[in-house]
Amino acid sequence: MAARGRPREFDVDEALERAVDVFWRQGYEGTTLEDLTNAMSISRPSLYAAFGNKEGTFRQAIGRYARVEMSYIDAALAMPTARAVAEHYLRSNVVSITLPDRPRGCLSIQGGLAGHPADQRIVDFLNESRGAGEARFVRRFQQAIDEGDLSAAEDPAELARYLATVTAGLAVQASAGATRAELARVAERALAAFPQ
Amino acid sequence: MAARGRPREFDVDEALERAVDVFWRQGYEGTTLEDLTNAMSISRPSLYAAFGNKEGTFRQAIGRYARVEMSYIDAALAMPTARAVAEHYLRSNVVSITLPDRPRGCLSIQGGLAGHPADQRIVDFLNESRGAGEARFVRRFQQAIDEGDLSAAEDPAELARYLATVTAGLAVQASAGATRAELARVAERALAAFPQ
DNA sequence: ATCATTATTTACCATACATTCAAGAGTGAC
DNA sequence: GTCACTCTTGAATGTATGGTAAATAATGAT
Repeated sequence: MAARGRPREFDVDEALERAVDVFWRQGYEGTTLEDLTNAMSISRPSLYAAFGNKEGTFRQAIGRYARVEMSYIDAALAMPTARAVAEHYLRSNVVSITLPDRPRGCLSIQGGLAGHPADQRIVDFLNESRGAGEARFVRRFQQAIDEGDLSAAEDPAELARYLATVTAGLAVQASAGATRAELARVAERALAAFPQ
Repeated sequence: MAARGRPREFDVDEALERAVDVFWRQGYEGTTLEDLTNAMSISRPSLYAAFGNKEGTFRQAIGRYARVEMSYIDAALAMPTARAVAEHYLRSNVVSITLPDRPRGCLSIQGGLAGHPADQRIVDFLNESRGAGEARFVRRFQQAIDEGDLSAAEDPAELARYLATVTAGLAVQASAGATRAELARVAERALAAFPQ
């Protein structure tokens, strides 16, 4: 609690926000320490003291991204029906990956789908992060079945995987330049294959 | 035509096949010259003489990948109806991205969705390549409308974008470890939202 | 005031990277 | 057999990379 020693001159969370931006635009392997320290306006030793190393900075950036940029997932999961969950998820995903003043697409996908064997832990970490997100939808759809809101003939895991597949595809399209309006139409079509 | 000078000791196309494999697994930025020359069993100067440089090797690898690994697209486009085109495309895509003895996913996606500014040309190149593939489907669906096979109320560009979105998402899922059976079910669900 | 503690600054380090040079070796033309 | 030509081998080049050491500066505790 007591703040001993010289106080930090920068705000850790604000610096992390800059890191998110760089990793989002350039991916893990495409980002150098110099890119990071320039964007964060801190020195290399400050970065190492605050975040450990490049990998630590990335992991914390992913954490902030999930907390801030993907908070719409919490709202989606709180919807009263499985159908409403899916609608809210896809529609807010489209908005999130096409925000005017931010990088296009999704950090957890452009962060690194593949990489050098030395960076395999990063790829694994991103895969696990996305898997954890998908698992939340599995549980939510199981709950919907338990509540009688969703037919017991449906497979919660398949529905969650379907939505995760669509959002991943939407992120790829967004990063390649597809517009919000175009992706919104794709999302509505994808919803046509979702129960009810 | 005349083969003057010392003959090349390796087969260019076979070497390119090895390069495809490495780029597929590791992406453009995650692949070093050493990774390439090891996999291709040639020396650095041999690679430069045959392919120009790392970027040239990648572009030619993408060319080979499109020609060999994505030939099922030609077959899909040759199907007699728009519906059959979509079915063939998604189903063979699932097979292609989950082949047992090959990297999982799709080279044109894991090759590099994002990257260092110095590698932006690679990212652009991949985006354009995927866009060119998508454009073939736009033309095919327009043809289907012209032939009366597909309702004129449908937008060929939207249908093509929908399929491209799904295949991109499937590739992400495959690279993260989803099984062929799981992805086949996702593909069938996605087809439920395609006309007819 | 002194000290322990933590940040910052500046410079450095070892390695890895893409690319190329220089010398030698295998081929066809004459 | 010599020459022009092209490939291979092995080494080197310059730079960029992630990470760190040492010295200095700012705070709280005593």
